[in-house]
Amino acid sequence: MLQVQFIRDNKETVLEGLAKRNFVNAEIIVEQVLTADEDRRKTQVELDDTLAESNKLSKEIGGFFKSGEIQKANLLKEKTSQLKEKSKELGERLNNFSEALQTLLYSIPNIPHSSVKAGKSDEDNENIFSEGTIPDLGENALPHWELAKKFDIIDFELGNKIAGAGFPVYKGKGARIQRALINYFLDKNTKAGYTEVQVPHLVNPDSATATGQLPDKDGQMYHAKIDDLYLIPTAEIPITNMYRGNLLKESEFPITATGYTPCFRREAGSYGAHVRGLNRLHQFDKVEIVRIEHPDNSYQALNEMVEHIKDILRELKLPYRILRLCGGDTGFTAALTFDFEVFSTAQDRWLEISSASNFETFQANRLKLRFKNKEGKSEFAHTLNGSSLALPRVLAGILENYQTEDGIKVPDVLVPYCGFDMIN
RNA sequence: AGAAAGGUGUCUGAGUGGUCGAAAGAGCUACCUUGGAAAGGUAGUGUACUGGCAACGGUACCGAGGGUUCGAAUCCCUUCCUUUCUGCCA
Repeated sequence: MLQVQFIRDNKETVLEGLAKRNFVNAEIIVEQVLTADEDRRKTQVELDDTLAESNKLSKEIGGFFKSGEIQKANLLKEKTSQLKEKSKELGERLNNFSEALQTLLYSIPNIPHSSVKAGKSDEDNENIFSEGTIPDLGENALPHWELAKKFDIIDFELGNKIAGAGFPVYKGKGARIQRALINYFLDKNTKAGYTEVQVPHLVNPDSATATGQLPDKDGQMYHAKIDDLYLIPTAEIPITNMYRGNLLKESEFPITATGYTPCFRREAGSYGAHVRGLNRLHQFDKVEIVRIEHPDNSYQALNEMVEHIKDILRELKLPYRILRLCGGDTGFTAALTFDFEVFSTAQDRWLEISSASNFETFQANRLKLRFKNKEGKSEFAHTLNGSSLALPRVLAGILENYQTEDGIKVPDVLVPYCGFDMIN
């Protein structure tokens, strides 16, 4: 959520930023924000004055009661009852203005970083880096869902029976390689300094609001209504919310954490060839990295995250590229996002396997996550996160790119974790 | 799930209707003391919104939300959480 003060002081910057995102009606909404803000402030001043007077009178009344001047006290009581009505009315108006302002602010996405290009969709994303060799698999290369069936390592029908489409069952070496990937990723992340955490897989509405999933993405999360808890679509929510409401010291930066969780996404309305097999699931596994940073250091931190993810993909020897998302494709809460995509040779397409973002103060504002700066004033911290990595498409990439006539070769770096070097 | 007790500032903890943003201690910060440190001494030390160029003010906040009252940390209601006991259970 943007700060009103920021919108007030940087209206042009905000409008330019929203234009990059193709955000419709930006000018109207920003105008509404400014009006609501002004109304709110005016009302608050009026309310504060009324309450101040009421407080003053109450003290006088107390004095009169003590000294036994009941009549004088009763006279003042009448005044205060008038003030009370007035302040009640003002309070309601203040609430209305505040809520209106809040709703408007919730509807405005983050302002993109200066390096982000304007654009409408993923077609406008910039390819900024690529690495690795695309294997020559010949004509008999199979997509991963056929490989999964051939070697009996992932059973989509079985998951269908138990839960529904998008909930696969991993079997035998399929299950084992999943566990290997999780352990490998976590080891890699902790070696890079991230503290490993295990967090709840369900979160309350406060948490989901603070990281920006609510109210924006309400329909995309599974909701356990009886207890009003949401199944997490990403570990970003519980991990980032560990720091909700904190007032940090500068010396506590940087805060870095990593965690493995399953992720649950309703993905309502998705269908077609692009969602086959592991390409899009309702439940999948992901290892996440999260950082809380000083604003001066957050872009350096984002670079470090990008380098870290590169390193993993190099070790896995998968051909990949990095995209800088354009304004229109950047998520609601992010200022700058790099997507990592692995090339699936058998499907002849790129699969997104990681996304690393800097949210600047957008989440911190909702989280009330601040630090004391050198002047002793509190300031919002910057939050960042990235997948390191999301399992299904990494697995799809491995299955497809590492297939041979004798079976699927296991990437060298995973062999110690798997205990086998071939799926056949 | 049932019963009881409780939720106060960074922490411990006092406070049962007005003078309480809140005692006291600890911690932290600065200074004094010291060759340096410890100990000791002095002072300072919540957050948010808001007015003002500033100096300096105002309002709100004692888990959260309502209510009673001229006035609530203190009384009432609802709700969440914690602890203990009972129940259930990996």
